[in-house]
Amino acid sequence: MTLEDFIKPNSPITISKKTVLNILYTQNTISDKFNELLKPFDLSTEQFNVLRILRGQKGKPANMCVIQERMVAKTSNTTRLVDKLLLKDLVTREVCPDNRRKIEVQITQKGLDLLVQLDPKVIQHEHSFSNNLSSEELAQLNLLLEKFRNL
Amino acid sequence: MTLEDFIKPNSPITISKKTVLNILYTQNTISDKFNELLKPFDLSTEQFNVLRILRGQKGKPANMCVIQERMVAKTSNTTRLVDKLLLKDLVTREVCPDNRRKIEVQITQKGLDLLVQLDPKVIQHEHSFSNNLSSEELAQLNLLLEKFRNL
DNA sequence: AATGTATATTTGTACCGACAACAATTGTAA
DNA sequence: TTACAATTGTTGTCGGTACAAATATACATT
Repeated sequence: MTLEDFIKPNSPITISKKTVLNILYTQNTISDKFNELLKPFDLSTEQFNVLRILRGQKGKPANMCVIQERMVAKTSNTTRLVDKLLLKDLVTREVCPDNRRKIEVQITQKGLDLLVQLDPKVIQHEHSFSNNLSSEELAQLNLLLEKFRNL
Repeated sequence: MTLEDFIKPNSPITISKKTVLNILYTQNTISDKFNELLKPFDLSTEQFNVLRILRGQKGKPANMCVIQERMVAKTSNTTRLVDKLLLKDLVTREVCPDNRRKIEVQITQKGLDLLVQLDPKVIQHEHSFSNNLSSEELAQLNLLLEKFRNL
């Protein structure tokens, strides 16, 4: 199923609309493939993101709000995401002794091991798309996307 | 919050990863703005998509599976989407007399009126992004995205 | 007619995202 | 010290996505 299938053949589509649809559709393709990649590991994309944020802390625990800030999608319920990870023993959760409002979340060895398994697959996922373009084209694509967002 | 905030300053990010993140982030920006646009009208993006598909039928009713096919995101439960639209009197739903397995969904006048109100806002939304680029750049962006997806 | 198979849709469950209300803790200032 | 405000996190609700199982109808074959 290609983008053209969503564009009615006889309706005069503007280049603006086409571009928006193209970006939406490309993101869709990326996400679908990524979900497939994660499926055997019983992880959702967001759970994976949390794990990677925690690994990035290099041993230092992360509060809930730190995790929230680092997520690409603004998610209000980090609590429930961490809940799921806790059930799988991929993270630990403890009340911060200095400030009992805060919660300290840390990745476990099991979580780290899981990420090590996933690392090469994630890289491969990214490369599978980028391989189609030269590095000049990739640079150009990034530039155009940033301009599109009015950065 | 820009893309660069999600990329750790000291970690050597590959151009592949950056491009994927850039597309994800751009789609996010587009969707956020679009949801804002729809919010005063009490419509979700998916509900809006269904309405537009139905309008595209030009009076001809659409079955559930026709609606499903036309949605960008593969959604398994058109039923519940149509349920929501029905509650707002934006569509009608009837069993197809020729084939009683099928359901005929049609947009109501109220639904059409709502879309008429939204049309200029949707166009404005698309233009707000495209205005930042020349038509050559837009064409190039589309080309690169299609190449990225390996079309 | 009875059976099996394909088609079309619905329903249940689990998860995620947005939003709002709530609760606990801490900080501050009269 | 007490009262109030700010911070941090949890919970409830709703809309949506993904997947699988269930249901209903139509069609084909015997």
